[in-house]
Amino acid sequence: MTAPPVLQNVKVAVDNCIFTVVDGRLQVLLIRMRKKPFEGMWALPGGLIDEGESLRDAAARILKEQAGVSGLYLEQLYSFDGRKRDPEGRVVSVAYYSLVPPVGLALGTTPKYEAVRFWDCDERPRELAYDHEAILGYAQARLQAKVQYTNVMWSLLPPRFTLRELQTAYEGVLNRGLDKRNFRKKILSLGLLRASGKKSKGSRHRPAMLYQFASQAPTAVEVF
Amino acid sequence: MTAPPVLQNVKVAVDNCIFTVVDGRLQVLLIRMRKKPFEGMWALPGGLIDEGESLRDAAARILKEQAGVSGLYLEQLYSFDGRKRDPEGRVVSVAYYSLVPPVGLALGTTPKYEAVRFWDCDERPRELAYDHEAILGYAQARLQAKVQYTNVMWSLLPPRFTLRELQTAYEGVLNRGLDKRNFRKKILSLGLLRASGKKSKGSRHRPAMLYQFASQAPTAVEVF
DNA sequence: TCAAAAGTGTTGCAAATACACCCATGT
DNA sequence: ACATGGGTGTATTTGCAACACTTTTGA
Repeated sequence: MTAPPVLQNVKVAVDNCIFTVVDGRLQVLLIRMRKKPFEGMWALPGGLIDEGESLRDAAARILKEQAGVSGLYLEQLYSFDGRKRDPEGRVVSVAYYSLVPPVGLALGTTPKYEAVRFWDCDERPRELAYDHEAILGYAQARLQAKVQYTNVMWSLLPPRFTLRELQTAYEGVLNRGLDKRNFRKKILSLGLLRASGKKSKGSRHRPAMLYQFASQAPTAVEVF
Repeated sequence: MTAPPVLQNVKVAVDNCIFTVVDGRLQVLLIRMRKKPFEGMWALPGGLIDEGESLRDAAARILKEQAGVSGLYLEQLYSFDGRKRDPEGRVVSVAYYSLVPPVGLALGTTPKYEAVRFWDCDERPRELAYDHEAILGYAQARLQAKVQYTNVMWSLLPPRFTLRELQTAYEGVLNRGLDKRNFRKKILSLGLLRASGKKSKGSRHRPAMLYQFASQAPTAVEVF
């Protein structure tokens, strides 16, 4: 707060870890870069913030552009300044993560990137561009912690789902198995779910009750 | 990651919430501003990052300048971009918080600020400069959460202390009373404390055992 | 009738809570 | 002797973890 230099020569970027869960496997959206320094490498979608755009707006824009959805769960993660991608000046990267359900997505087909797809977090390319390895690791740790004391898991699921699907999603994020009966007891005791009709299509076994969330608002509850 | 504009006109600042605990009251270091837009108002110490200085380095520098200590607990909190203090360009502020023991401090006497002092968090000025109200609230919430599942409380205390002092510090941060016997049981069962001699000076009652931490390294443990 | 997942309760253990009295010291 | 905080143990409650069988449907 002393007299600031007129030119600080710093740029601010936002990177977004977009997660979903398919069949109990945690997936993250990666893009394949076209431009020179990291050509052909996979990376998190991101970019410099626009003039007059807030950090959160920038993260939401990236989410919209790449996954075709908006209004979903979006949380700031951490700010990293390790990367020196730009020879003339440093870049501070503010990382966000988003949670989207595995349906209703329209993956961005912008010419900006060579490819866009979800990767299973356990099978993704080992090396990512910039410091995105670190960012993604951080995001996974945060998500893992967060599903255990909030209801953010809601955001990873479609509007209606079976208890088994919900449990499988938890198992995928937490990377460990859960006891079926204890899980049901716990989840139902929270009183955040509402039942509806039954499911039949495409199962050659007993149909399961479909549930939906009573409220979409983020709530801090001890799930585990 | 499209062709970036050459000039983004963004500045990056770091603000630091420096906490300590005195007599079981959580205190935060505030400075009184000399410069025009917020002249006379109290604020968190902070400033633009220097050329070639990492975010963390900047936070450590502020801590050193204002409290005269280094090497203590320092953690990044959140990045805020609400403030429009600079007419020609926005400022992204990366907030940190630091924990320091209530002794051995040398409050910064730089001519930069009109005054520097610790304020009891419950009695500090209601209005702070910029969006520092929000930052400080966020920091207090994070600290409160963090003392419950890590050993960061260590950083708020002098090298040697009584169990009562430790308990009082927890009570100050958590803003609630704790049962003496349960507290001692719990803390001692973690095996992170080591005893030493006794304390006598300045007490007209039975002296208490002085303890010290077996390790300074941050550890994730369930304290409460 | 078989395969495949849905659904459902009880028990044991560990951790958290609530709670009251004697002890050592300085004045 | 008294005032002040230091120090200690037990009983109860609560939440978590382990565990197996019957039910419903489609093929």
